[in-house]
Amino acid sequence: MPKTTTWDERALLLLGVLTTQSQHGYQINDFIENRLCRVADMKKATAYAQLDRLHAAGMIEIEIAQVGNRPPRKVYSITEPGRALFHDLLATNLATVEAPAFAGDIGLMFMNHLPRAEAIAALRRRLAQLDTLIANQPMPPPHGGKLNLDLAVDHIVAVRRADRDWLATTIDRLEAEATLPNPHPQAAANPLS
Amino acid sequence: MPKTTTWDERALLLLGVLTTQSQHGYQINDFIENRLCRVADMKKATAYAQLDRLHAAGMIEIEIAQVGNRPPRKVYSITEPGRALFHDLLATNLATVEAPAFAGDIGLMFMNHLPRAEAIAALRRRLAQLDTLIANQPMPPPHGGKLNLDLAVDHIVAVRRADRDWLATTIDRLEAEATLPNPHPQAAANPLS
DNA sequence: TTTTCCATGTAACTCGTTACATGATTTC
DNA sequence: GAAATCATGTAACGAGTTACATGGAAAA
Repeated sequence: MPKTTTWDERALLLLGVLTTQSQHGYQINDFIENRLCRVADMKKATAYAQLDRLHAAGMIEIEIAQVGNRPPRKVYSITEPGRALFHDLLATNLATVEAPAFAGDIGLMFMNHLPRAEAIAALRRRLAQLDTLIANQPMPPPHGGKLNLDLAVDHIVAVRRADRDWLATTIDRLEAEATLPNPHPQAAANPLS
Repeated sequence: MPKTTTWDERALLLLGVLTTQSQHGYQINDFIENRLCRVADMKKATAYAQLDRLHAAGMIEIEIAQVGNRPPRKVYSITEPGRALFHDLLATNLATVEAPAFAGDIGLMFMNHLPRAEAIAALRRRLAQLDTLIANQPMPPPHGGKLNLDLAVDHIVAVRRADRDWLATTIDRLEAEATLPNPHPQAAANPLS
């Protein structure tokens, strides 16, 4: 055993795609970019690298297929160990809560460094974006086989909607506070300790 | 113009911390790890690298301070251009919707590849975790200065709660389906595929 | 005929993390 | 005296993205 690779959601994604059907690289990337783009995001080069790793670990097999004069295809198939790994990764993924990404919350922490009106205006733009995203959320094309895209999309929509509601409520609250005489006691210069 | 660096939330985070008060590296990392850990996550080495980049770009100044025989401190202060950058990054961050991380949704897509009971059991474990996280969500220690940690934490809690509710509802629905005669057409063993 | 699609990949770049290295001071 | 804390950083590693390179086939 030369190396112990730690598998993550990308491995789960690829194994899942290959569990449904053996495919070659272009097909896999196409599928992820077009069908799964709302749930998963993986670039071509990343997929190739992951596929290599999975192959090196014996989780998938590669078979060369030539069609006419076209460039040869590498058809990837999941192996028996690969199915076992997929099963484990899937069960773990379902049972695990992901750590929340901080991206959007950093700004909230420092919101008081902006004039109230400006901050609220910015948050309004965020709200508008969220509304747009929620409004034209096209249900993805019909899913084939056992793929349950709807569930994932439904989850994303639910969370986004909660995000939206929180934002709307918060903006209202901030605006109400803005009209009060002394919104924040610590507005005066106050070194942090 | 030698290079155009693209600033992200990490730059925003560090500039925000330094806007509040000039600090040296250890203080900054300590602050992020202890006070902001629930909202932001940045490792020591990453912070040092970012601070170097910000310094190279003239966004922060470095001043050496010696205290007794201790190792010299590098005290970082935000500059005028740094404040301008902070302002822009902050406004943009507040006005922008972050792309959702896919981590937890990959599994949902492939859920049907697991026996229903097993999948539901896994989701129950996720639910239990979420409940725990929501239950002992200690309000962070009193925030000093203009830092508005509460708002960010409140947001995280709101989203988590929505996540939890969605999960609970979904589990119920899946269980209801499981007791029906023919929950999914392709559930039966199919010799052809 | 030119563009787009099919189909493969790789090199360079950047970034974040882990683990290590160093040494003084304070606390138990 | 030992352990934790203060305070600095760097080297190695792994991983993801961008951009590039190649060429046949189908479509406009």
